[in-house]
This record gives sequence, structure tokens and C-alpha cells, in this order.
Amino acid sequence: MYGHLQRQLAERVRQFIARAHNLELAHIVIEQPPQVELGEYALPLAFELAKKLRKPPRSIAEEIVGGIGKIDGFEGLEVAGAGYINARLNRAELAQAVLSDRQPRAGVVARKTLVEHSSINPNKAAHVGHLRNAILGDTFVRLLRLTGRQVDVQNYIDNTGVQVADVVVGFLYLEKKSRLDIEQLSKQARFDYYCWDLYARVSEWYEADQSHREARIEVLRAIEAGQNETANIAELISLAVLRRHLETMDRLHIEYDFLPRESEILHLNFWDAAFRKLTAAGVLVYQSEGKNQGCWVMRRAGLDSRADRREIREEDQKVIVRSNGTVGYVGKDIAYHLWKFGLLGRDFGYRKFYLYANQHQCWISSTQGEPDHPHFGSVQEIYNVIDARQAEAQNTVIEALRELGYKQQADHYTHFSYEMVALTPRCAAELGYELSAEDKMRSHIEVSGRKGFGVKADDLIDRLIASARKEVDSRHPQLTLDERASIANQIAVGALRYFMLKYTKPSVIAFDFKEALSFEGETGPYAQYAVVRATNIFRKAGLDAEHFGAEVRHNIASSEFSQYLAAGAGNEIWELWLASAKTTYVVEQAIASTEPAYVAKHAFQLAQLFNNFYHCHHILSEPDEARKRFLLVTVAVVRRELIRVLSAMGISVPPVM
RNA sequence: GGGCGCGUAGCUCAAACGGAUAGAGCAUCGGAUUUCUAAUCCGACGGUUGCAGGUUCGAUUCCUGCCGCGCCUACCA
Repeated sequence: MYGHLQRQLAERVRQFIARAHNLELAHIVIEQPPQVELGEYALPLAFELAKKLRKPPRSIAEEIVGGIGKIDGFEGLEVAGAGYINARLNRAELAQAVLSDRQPRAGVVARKTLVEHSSINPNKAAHVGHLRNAILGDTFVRLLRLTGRQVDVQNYIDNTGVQVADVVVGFLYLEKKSRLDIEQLSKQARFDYYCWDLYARVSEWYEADQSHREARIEVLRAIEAGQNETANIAELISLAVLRRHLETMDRLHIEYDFLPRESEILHLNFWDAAFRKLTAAGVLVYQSEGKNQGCWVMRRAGLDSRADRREIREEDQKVIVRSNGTVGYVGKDIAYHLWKFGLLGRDFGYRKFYLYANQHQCWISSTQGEPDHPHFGSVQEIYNVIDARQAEAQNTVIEALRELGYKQQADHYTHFSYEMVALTPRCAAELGYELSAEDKMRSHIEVSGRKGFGVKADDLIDRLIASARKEVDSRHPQLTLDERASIANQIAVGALRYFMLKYTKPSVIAFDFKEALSFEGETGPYAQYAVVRATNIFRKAGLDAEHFGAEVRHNIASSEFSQYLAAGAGNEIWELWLASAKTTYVVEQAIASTEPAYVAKHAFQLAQLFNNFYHCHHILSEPDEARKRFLLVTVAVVRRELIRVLSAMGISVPPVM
């Protein structure tokens, strides 16, 4: 509703300026005044026009305010300060719209959208960095779906790469395990932890003697070729670890629709099809001499593309096909993205892989699929949640699409880039790692799967649950074991998801258990607690929080809203209604800027306003029945919006806390 | 060397296209509960927004140059 009114205001002002001054303004800046007393919207427009019209800002502002006339939903405009135009909403009207949950929406483009996230190498346990990726991605999916978009969620599985090969080397060369041994091991509860340690050991083994690396090359070759014992073992391991990853993410209510694997991109010859297109269009260039002799290369992204492609300077070359004929991962990624947009002319085979408790089916790619399956891919718009370190590789894929002539697709390809999660030196020390004097001085230290250095996702979730459980046990000893476990679980998920969402994407998260395990202040549990308090009021009053608003909607006169929300004494409660009206607007902003942190901030703001309100008003003891009903309606609306925003972040609210 | 990003309170972070007095949380200190649960609320303390210029009526935000930090810059993924 808030965004809708803002658009209307902008349109009216635009029309007025066009009429009065014959000026077409492309975009009109609208912001929020520092305090609600000044109104709900502020336009600094007059400052901008002052030079153009050769008039002082104040007089321009006065002219606009005087001439624009009545705008639906608004009380009026006024001039403030040196020339701001502030707009006041009709509070009663907006409150009634919010109460009945009216959501006028600007035409939503019904593009089919694909979000790729997680994409964890299936060779070891997931760690905190993967959690940030998955939580950002899953939340973005929820936001897109909230606005009515149709979204496919994909998790790309690199099951034929070096990382999987290294763990295979570990099992075969270090541990001398047979296929049957590995199969037995893979059935243990946290097989991914076993692989985590083994992977670190393999790295040490490589360090000990360079010749050990030959094992990797041999295993890698066998995996890529397929149809042999080593490849079968790699398949066994990667599927077992993948299943563990899905279980870990399932604990956070993160689900996937489809798991495309690199093995199928290889074996279904996706690359051949892509290669033909790329060479035909001259995007790939063969190097017959120089450093990259014998390779097919592409121009690195981000460079001046006017220069002749055929003569790319050596340092600007990105090798796509190696001189031995094998394809690097960027090449496979180009093929995969041609498929995403339905431009490859080939498709995966599909089979069922993982069934969620809610009966949602997750599919996996296969050379020979099941006859009956949904079709993934062929979308109009994609978002790839991939950390900032891969920006250049992502841009290279985008450039390849563009140079192939797929401009539309390239324009709808968004690298949803975010910074990594690192560990504070204190956290690293806590985990038992020895730090150099230099490392101790750093603000953060990068995690490294190769070294086994990092916080495992399941460990963190376990600790959060244990910590929440301790609190719940002491507060609600009368509840059953299951009830307490379930509440602790919701709180843990709320804390973790909020923690990963509250930072803006370009900020490196310096992970620390103390911060992550906090349930106070700007945290998920803080927002959950606000909802619990709201629910308690209704429970004590013997009312149904879900339906209260709808039930009394027609019994509250407009004059009552005007009275209780009047400027002055009503400002404080009005802020709650105004914030409640902003949810859709905030979601739109978050999508447009691919920044879920806006949504987290909004949730916190709502909770903070509510907690303050809760403290100031004793609703159930309110003697004035009409006023009591109004306060209850206020609680119902804020509660509804908080639940909605939290749910968009994948956070549910416990019945009690 | 080149590319991308960052530098804001003791710490961790905000600040919508350049706007009104740069805001939160944590930490520290002081207060609030006969009440709908204190995982809460209120107050205090805390800032030359890395430095120097420039553009502008107005700069944390845009431009230039420095300083510091991180990441990328492999025939790894």
C-alpha cells in the first residue's frame, strides 16, 4: 500500500510539473521525513528545480503545493524547511486499507524465474559460508514467490571436479578402503564430517610429497570418463554427501526443486552443443601459439570489447578448453546457462532424489531419467547466488551469452553476489586452531575446506538448538519434551537465519559464536518474541488473533481511526500502522536491489516499535472499550505483518517463548 | 601491475537516486516489573564518516589523488 501511494504521489507531481512548466521529469525522488510529525513522504524536488526555473526553492514548493489539488489517500501537501514538500497521508484511510490487507500491485511481470543457490561441492560437510549462501538464496526465493513469481530453485552439483576426486583419493590411497567399506561408512549419520576430516588429510598428504598429486589426476580422469569402479565410488560418495547437505538445509527449511549435476553436463554432451555455438559465433578463439597454445580461449569479462576478438592479449585470455581437450568449469557453466535459458537444444534426464516432509519432491539430473518428470529450465530470468570471488567467472558467462547474440538473456542474468563468511581470530582460537602472530592481528580469517578450517553448519545448528533449549527449559518446565524441543528448534532457526540476513551482501561476516548465539537485541528471537507477546494478549483475552482484524473491520468507524491516530498523541501508534503498510514496498525494494537485508531491517523495526508499544499500553486493562478494541486491532495488524515478514525470511514463530 | 569491494561510535553493522539533527545492536554505567512473560523497555556515555582536494544550495553517498585492508587476477573449481 505504501509503495502504491508513493507511486501515485510521484505521478501527480510529474504531471503537474509537465503541465505548469513543460518539464518532463524522468524520475522523482521521494523519501521519508526524519519524523512522522512532518508527514509520510518528502520531496526535495524544489531544490533541484530552483536552478532550472530561476526561482527560490520555497516559492517553487509553494506553487506545487498550492496548485496540485487533492490526491486520493492524502490529507495534503505542505512546504517545510528550506523548500521540502512534505506529504501527509489520510491516516484513517490507510489504516483501513491495511486492516483489510488491501494490496494494490503495480503490474507484476510474470517471468518464469530460476534461482540457483547453495551449490556446495559434495565432498565434505557444509560450513557457515554455505549457510550464508543458502539462507540468502532461499530467502530471495521466498521474496520472489511472495510477489507472485513462479520460481524454480536449483542447486548445482559439481560431482566430477577436483574436490570430489580428492576425497576419493583419500578413501582409496590413504585409507585403502574398498567400495563396500565406503558404502558402509556412507550410511553413518554424519558421513560428511568423516569426509571433512579426510579431505583435510588428503591436502596434507599432497603437501608432504608432490608426487602424491598424480593420484588426483588419475582419479579425476577416471571420474570424467565414467563407467568404471573409481567413477562409481565417486558417485557413491558425492550422492551420500549431497544427501547430507540436503538434510542440513532441510533443518533450516531450505528446499530445492532440482539438482543439476556436472556429470550429466559432461555425459549428455551439453558442452559439445555449446562449443559448436561458441566457435561458430567466434566467441571462442583457438590459440596456435603463445602461452595458451593449443587452447580455446575467450576474452576475460570486464574488458574493452571493441577490440578485435581474434587478437586477445595473453593476459586478457580466459582458457575455456585446455590444450589436452578437456573443458574448464567456465565452459561447462556456459553450457549450463544456455540450458537454463532454453537455448541449448538439449535437456537433462530427471529422476526423483529427495522427498521433503511436506511431500515436495526434489529431482536430480540423470543420464537416463524417469519418463514422467517436470521440466526445469527454459526460463526468462535467472539469479545465481554465488560469492563475490566468482564475479569474474560469472561475468565471463554473461559475456559469452551476450556475444552469442542472446542480449535479452544476458540482461536477465543476475549474479547475486555476496561476501564470504570468515572467522574472527577469537573464534578460530576457540576452535583449537593455532594462529600466527599475523593472523591474530587480522579482523577475520578466511575459512578453508581444504585445511578443514571452519565451523560446520550442523555443529552451529546443534549449538544454537542446545542454547535455545536451555532457555526454554528454564522458562517453561511444564511443557512436554517434544514441545520444548520444537520451540528451541524454531528459535535456533530464527536466530541463525536472521543472523545471516541482517548484514548487507558486500559486508564480510566475521563469524563469532558469541554474536551468532545471541538471542537478544537485533536478532531473530527478538522479532519472534514480539509476535509471541502479541499472541499472548489475544490468548488472555480469549480472542482469535488470526481473525480478530477481519471480524471487527466493519465495526470500526473511520472517525475512530482518525481519533486514535490523530497527529500529536496518535503519532506513536500511527508509526506502527505506517510500518505495517510498508511490507510489500520493502519486499519490492529487496528484490529490485537483490538485498534481503532490507527485509530483515524491516522485521526488526516492526518488532522494535511493537515492543515499545507493548510496554506503553496495557491493553487488557484498558477501561475504554472502543479504545481497547482499537489497540487490539493495532496488535493484530502488526502481528500479521511480522509473521508475514518473518515467514519471507523462512522464520516461523513458536507458540510461546 | 590490473580488476572488484571495503574503511562510519570501544566492537559488529545501518543510513532508499546526493537532502532536514549520521542511526541501531553489543559492551559499559544508571533506571523500570502488584500489570498482556524482563529473550522486554527507558536513559546516559560514545562520531573531524581513513586522509587531501573537487563538483553541488547541500556529500557518509558522486569525481580525482593518496593511505590501509580483503578478494580476484591458474591449461583449479
